Amino acid sequence: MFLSTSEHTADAKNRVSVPASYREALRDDPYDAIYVLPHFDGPFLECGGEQFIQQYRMDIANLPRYDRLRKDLEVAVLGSIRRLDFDSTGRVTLPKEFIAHANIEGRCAFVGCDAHFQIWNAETQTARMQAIRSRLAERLADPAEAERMGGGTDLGALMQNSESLQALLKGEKL
Amino acid sequence: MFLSTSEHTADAKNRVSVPASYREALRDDPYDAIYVLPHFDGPFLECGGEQFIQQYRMDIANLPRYDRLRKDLEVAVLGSIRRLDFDSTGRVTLPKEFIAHANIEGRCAFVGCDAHFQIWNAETQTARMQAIRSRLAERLADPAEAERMGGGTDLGALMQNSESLQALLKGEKL
DNA sequence: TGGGATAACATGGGAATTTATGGGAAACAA
DNA sequence: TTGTTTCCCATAAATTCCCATGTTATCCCA
Repeated sequence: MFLSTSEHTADAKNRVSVPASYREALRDDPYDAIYVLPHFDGPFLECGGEQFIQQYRMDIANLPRYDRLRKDLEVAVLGSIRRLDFDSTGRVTLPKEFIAHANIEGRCAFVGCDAHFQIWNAETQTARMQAIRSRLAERLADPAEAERMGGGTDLGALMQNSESLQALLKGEKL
Repeated sequence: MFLSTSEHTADAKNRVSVPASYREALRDDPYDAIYVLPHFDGPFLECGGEQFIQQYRMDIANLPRYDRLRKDLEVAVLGSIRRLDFDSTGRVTLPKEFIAHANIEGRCAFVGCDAHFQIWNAETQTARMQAIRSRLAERLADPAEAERMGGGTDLGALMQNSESLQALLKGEKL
């Protein structure tokens, strides 16, 4: 699980340290690497580990084989994603095209989003975070939106399928 | 698994370097080679390794023996595919007909699509990628299309409660 | 609860290796 | 021969590896 936001600097060789807590989350992956997609939805990179890439592969594989959307996705997603291997100190080297796509010069922000994380130009991200947070405050003031998030699913229901949560209930330290 | 797009040059002898990461993906194949099909769907070459050719063979073999589609596919697919062996530096020599079919003169682009990859004229591919990415951004802004891809299946949620799924993913070298 | 010791982390720079690509010689076919 | 194809070697650029260093966070003990 990728959580929290942190800033790092890309050096002259376009290397950036991936936050240690993110690397920890990737510890059991088959490759010591991250998969990175210059997202077509904006100037940022969408990244993650094995789970991230498999999710995309499966979503695409589940579409009919000669479907237009599928073909587009194969090219735009799989054709754009790259696997970036960690060096011995936990850095990855960002390809020039990725740097260009996300407007990264120097500082960049890592934003955790559970199963994936994003990399943004640091200033852009700061502004964006502000905007999102206030937009959200407004939205949740609307009862309909508030119900969409919260939606009746409570912890108890989740726990039925989660061993770790059940252990928590029983008082075990995790 | 073939991922990402990269450009290479075909030299005077029609040799092109296959991206190192693709060669890595083919490492366990019985031949040090790729299978290449001048695709009937456009000016590009569809390529892959053992998995790629076997998929086509099976699709065709599964059709009724005297089926017209089957006979057509046998000719158009199996009759057109060639196996191109790597030289000692990881290049293949493209036959003239393939060069002509895909309009390759000099630069060409390799586009990874998971189990196969495509080779395009570099400029054609650049334009095409642009078009696909913006088309996709628009399409996915439509909730109905977004749902087709993603469709409610959340691998991450599944995996948290399924040891067997996790084991499956970790054991699978892709 | 300080505050020093220790470990972990982020980052810089140079060396070594890999990759992409060009060109020539040897083998082969027409 | 003449034109192709295959193999081998050379080189430049890009990438990866390795070590060094300052900084931050964590631990431990008085």
